Amino acid sequence: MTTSLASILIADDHRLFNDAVATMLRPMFKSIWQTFDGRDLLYAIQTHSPDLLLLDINLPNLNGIEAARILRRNTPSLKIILVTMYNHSHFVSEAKSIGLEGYLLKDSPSDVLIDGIKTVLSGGYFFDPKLQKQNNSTDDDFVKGFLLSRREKDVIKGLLAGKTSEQIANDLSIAYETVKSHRKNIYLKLGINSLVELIHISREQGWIN
Amino acid sequence: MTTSLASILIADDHRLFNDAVATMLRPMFKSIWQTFDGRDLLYAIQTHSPDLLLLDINLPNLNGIEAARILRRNTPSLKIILVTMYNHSHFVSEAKSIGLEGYLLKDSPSDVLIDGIKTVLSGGYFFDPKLQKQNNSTDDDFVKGFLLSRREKDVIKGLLAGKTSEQIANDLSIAYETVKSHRKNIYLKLGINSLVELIHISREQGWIN
DNA sequence: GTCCATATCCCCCATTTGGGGGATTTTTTA
DNA sequence: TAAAAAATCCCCCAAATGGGGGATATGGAC
Repeated sequence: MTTSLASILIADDHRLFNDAVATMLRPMFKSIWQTFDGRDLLYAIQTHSPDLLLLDINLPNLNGIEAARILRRNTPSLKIILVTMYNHSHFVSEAKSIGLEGYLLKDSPSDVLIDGIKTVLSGGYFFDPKLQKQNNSTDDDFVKGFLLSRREKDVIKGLLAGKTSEQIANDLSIAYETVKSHRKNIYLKLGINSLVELIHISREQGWIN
Repeated sequence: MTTSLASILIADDHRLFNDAVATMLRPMFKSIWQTFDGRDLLYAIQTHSPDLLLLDINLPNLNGIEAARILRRNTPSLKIILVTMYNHSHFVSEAKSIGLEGYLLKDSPSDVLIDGIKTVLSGGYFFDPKLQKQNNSTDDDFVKGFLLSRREKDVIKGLLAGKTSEQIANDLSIAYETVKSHRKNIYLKLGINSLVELIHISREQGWIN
């Protein structure tokens, strides 16, 4: 496909960023659409059937990674580039394991974005040149350590909201001891031993804003 | 001044955002310059003497707020709009107390940015319509509440580093009970009652990255 | 010279955390 | 289908937190 005939959907909740990128790309491609929310994203994909999706990780209502997983299942022909400020091997690995076509850092210049889009539209893969180099062994450990389960994420969410284990137990309608178990497993997986560290990691990971 | 004859400097370390906004604004103004670093910013202002600065808070090497303070002293004619993702009354108050011309949220649409720029260039002030409404009394309380003493800041620093009250006591060579006192006073002043809240506030305040 | 904030220290006590053992059932995946 | 992972719950215990009540000394503000 001639890349200039391609259509692109931008999913990013920072409107200003979204608008600015849209304005920048518009002269170069057939159509540019925008969405600002994880749930809307899925509808927008159905409605517009874009060739390529620029997907942020921090999306309200539905996380970018989760969204990518769903889209990869439902719309395998759609090409997806994650666009995020997080240069973190965990996200990169996730992107690769889901089979996404690209991963781009928000602190790269716009030509890198445009290169990436063109590469992906031509059937290639594009992973940001700035991404951390890493050896596979430590990477595996790292990824393994960060494979948090759904419930563990629920618990983290509660903890980050300042809730105690007991409050979280109530919220999730499970026993206090269960929350403690999840909590122990989370700390084990992340290699930490206090709530402060969890919060720091969470912010680095972009799990919270 | 006719706004289309104005020159603008964009200071934001997210290159992609910076580039995209630059591309978007370029057709509308005389010159658009870009900088990606807090220290470079000060030189760029000298070199280009822009009419207006779009300033992010999260800048490497020199915090946006600090930069604004310096620039307001050295280059009072320069108009400054803070552009940030943080909708936090503390930052807004800071912006107002420094006497900045505007405060804009990154999740506002691009027309809001353009409106804001035009308003400020015409001599006005522009504070994002989405900013939290707050009455002055609570705002005063808020600011007053943030008058933390030297020792309280020391304790916060330790807490944010993941230390326990006891470790902090050792570090500062004071009694454990003293640290607890400071801690109680900090929580009282900030109107919080848990470490998680302290960390959240601290990050919003930019006390930590 | 009095007041107030700061900094230091003390006691008490309930709640919460963090870490060590488990066990069982359900779900996912290879 | 068999193995692995996830989700549920239980016990114990030391350490730390959060909140309540103090006291005393110092130094600046008014």
